[in-house]
Amino acid sequence: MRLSQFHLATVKEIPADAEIASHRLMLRAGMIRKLASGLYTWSPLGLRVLRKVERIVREEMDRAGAIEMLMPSVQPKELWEESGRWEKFGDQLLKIRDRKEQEFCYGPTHEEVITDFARNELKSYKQLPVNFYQIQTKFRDEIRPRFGVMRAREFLMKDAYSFHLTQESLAETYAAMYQAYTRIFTRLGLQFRAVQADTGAIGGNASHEFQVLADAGEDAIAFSDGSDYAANVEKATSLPPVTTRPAAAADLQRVDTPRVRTVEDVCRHFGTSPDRVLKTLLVRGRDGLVALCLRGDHELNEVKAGKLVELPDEAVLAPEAEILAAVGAHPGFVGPVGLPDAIPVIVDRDAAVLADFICGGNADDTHYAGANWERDARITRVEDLRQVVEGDASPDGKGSLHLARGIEVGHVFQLGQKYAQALGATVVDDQGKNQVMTMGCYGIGVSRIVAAAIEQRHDEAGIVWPEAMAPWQVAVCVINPKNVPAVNEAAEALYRKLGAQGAETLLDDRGLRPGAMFADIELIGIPHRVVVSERGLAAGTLEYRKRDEAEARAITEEELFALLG
RNA sequence: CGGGGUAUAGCUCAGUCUGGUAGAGCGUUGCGUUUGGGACGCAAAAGUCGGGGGUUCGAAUCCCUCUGCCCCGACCA
Repeated sequence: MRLSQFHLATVKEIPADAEIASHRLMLRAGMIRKLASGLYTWSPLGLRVLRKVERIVREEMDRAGAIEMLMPSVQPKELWEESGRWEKFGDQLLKIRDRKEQEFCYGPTHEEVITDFARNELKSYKQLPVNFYQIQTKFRDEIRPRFGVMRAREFLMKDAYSFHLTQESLAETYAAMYQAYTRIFTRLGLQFRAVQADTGAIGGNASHEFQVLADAGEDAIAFSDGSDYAANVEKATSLPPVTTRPAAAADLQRVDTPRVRTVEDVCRHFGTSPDRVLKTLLVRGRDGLVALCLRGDHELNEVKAGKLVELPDEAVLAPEAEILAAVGAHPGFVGPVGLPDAIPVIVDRDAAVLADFICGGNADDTHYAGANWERDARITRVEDLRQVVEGDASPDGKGSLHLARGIEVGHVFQLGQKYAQALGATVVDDQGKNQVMTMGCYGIGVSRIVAAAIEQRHDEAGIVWPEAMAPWQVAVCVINPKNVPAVNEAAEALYRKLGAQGAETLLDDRGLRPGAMFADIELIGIPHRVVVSERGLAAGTLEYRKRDEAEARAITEEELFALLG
């Protein structure tokens, strides 16, 4: 491509509110332009990168035996009512009406459509297993779109759905998809981790997220330094404490603690540390309030709490008025000692081995010191309730856990029969009986990958593309072509040769001053840069610089071809 | 949905408090000089000051209202 014939649209100034590197650089490089909140136009440059990602995803999906198709982005309300998600999906679902006042939504995902397709197309177990995929635009009306295409409302996604007669068959395809995803992200040149993920209300235990490691990531993940254990912090567990509860040494003592509400306050007042303090949270249960007790230095994991039988699907902190009515104290002064019998006391494993601890007094401005389980406070049950912290023992007993930030770019999920059941998607098995199909679903955020890659690979000058994602592999920069015909001719010749070698080449024939030209080429992250100049022509060499190397060096044309492989 | 901010030239922003001829930088156009790290000079084009209403002799500026966008929170691939 001759740059003079392309629409390169780099800019010097971008809005002050572009916060993260990928958003800033995509705007500066002119890869995207915002149309409205959460909606972006992909410029020719941006699209080249997006297509690179798409191609690799497509190749690996095909290799893994998936079959490409394309479903409508607009979907009828009826289908979503069948699955029960017209209401359940909430305001994230963009609902629209046609001229006949028929209701539709712009698809945020395609389980309903594919399951409808499957129930019409798949009749026999002999057609299974089968794995359909598409690469398509989705829309989710995010509460707060931000970070450019990282969390846009409209985005490009690869979604695949597999259909099976048995769980074993599903497990096989799931494993194949897991492998395919690993290949995709490896080929893209990204640092990533496959982490165990929470499966939410749907159940089942097979779900992995593929997380690109980056500080700007919106997800927190935990991984072991002694094994391949890795999990989203929502799901991450650790070994239970090795210590058993020490015997009570102190007497229970009621202490006046005016305005001492937070764990921090308590520590200051008693001159102790948070790991000696018991934190009691009251949440709404299925049947009245439930007390959740944690060590003061630990945080509640709401996903784990939501799975307790005492709770509805989610853990919701009780409002102040309810707490006051049930306990007679404001939040901050609640504790397990003397709590009404109707309130179950679920204690985190680490909190359960505390002895002589401090906890709320169930009356405003009082705490107990020297409190002990069993003697002073009952335990309904001990559970794993907390968020893992740096240094926790890995649950497989190998190594300890570390925390990192990640950007979720892929998700594989054993769906089970939820949608097939709801929509009545069945096939006849070898006994002639109707069987509800078992499904898996597998998503990749194609547009998000572009942002994630930049997040991971950039420097002061701009983007540093992995080879596989770069819009062009090599840029030929020409110094002063208009006044020095020999330089111009040499550059043209090199450009043709590179093209003949199969290298994707960008010829910067704009005739800009060198500084402006180099700045652009670095900003848009071309992996290899070659400069053709009068100086180099005289020496019979080319000046070569790799994007991620600090210095340029003189090389011959043969060396250049060898470098580009 | 709650709290806060913001809307002025193609872009990034001053000007609003204290009402009185619409500003800068970048970009764009023309001419000339320049050509190894975002060049320089001269000239030029470019704005219903987000929309509507009000106060006033006079509103970008004050008041009311609507809308968009951004930030924080709840939520989330």
